[in-house]
Amino acid sequence: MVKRVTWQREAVRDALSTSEGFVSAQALHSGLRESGSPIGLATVYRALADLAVEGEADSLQQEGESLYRACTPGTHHHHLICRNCGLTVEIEADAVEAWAASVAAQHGFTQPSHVVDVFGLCANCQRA
Amino acid sequence: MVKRVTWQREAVRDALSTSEGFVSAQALHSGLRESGSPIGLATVYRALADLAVEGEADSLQQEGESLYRACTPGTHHHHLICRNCGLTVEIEADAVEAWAASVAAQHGFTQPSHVVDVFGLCANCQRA
DNA sequence: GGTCTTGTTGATAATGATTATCACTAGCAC
DNA sequence: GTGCTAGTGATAATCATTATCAACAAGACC
Repeated sequence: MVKRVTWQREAVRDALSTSEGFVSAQALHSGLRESGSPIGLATVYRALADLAVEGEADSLQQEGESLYRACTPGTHHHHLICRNCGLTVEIEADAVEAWAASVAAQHGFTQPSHVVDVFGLCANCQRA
Repeated sequence: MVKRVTWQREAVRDALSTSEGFVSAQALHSGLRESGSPIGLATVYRALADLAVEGEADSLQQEGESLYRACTPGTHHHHLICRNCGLTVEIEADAVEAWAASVAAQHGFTQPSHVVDVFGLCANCQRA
């Protein structure tokens, strides 16, 4: 199973990296459609899932749907997300990593992983 | 809109507090049904949503479904969850609270909230 | 360029969790 | 006990996501 390069995957990757914050697959698809691309919905879902697996995109669950965002590959980081406009800032948190690992160990848990996201209202949205 | 006390809500609350870890609404419903209760699925969903709002239950999203768990009301805490059996330990993390608040402030975000969950394999599941 | 192999696409159907509907039931204040 | 109305539950509706599968096209090879 050799991966092929298709314009569809590139289009999804581009659309993702153009977006300011987290976007849903549906939103990304209609955005692409509006800008003239005839890409299919199923393909957008597949491309996003692939990007997430390959570490080129981060994802999170909100209100029963998955949101995606381009991320800087190879680095472990978390997010500070505006709950109004979706604006997202990548944050690093070595202290939190260490804390999570030690808490897991204290209770006899191995293979620790964690979900850490911070939400708030960004400066722009506060004015509105 | 005055709330009423019904045996259905009590049944859901009891079933929740009996459970070791996080459970889905569906699982809780079939559990109740198996133990002889004629409770309806919609009611279980409503009861769980209410408990979550009232702070008597915590919830998290996993693989596209909402999981619930009874929690000690009035205290802010996070969870250490076995990814195999669902066993859950409540953990407090003042350091993480402070960190989240300060990170938000540094980037001009207000009204910070956060999602922090640690997953791992519990001692029992490691042996299996 | 032509051709072949097979990964990829996309319209659509299927799935599965959750929510809305609405007639009926049952708390609870009086 | 009566009346008012919140709560219930069978079921239909919704909505995001995944599976299906025939048609398509990327890349390797000549």
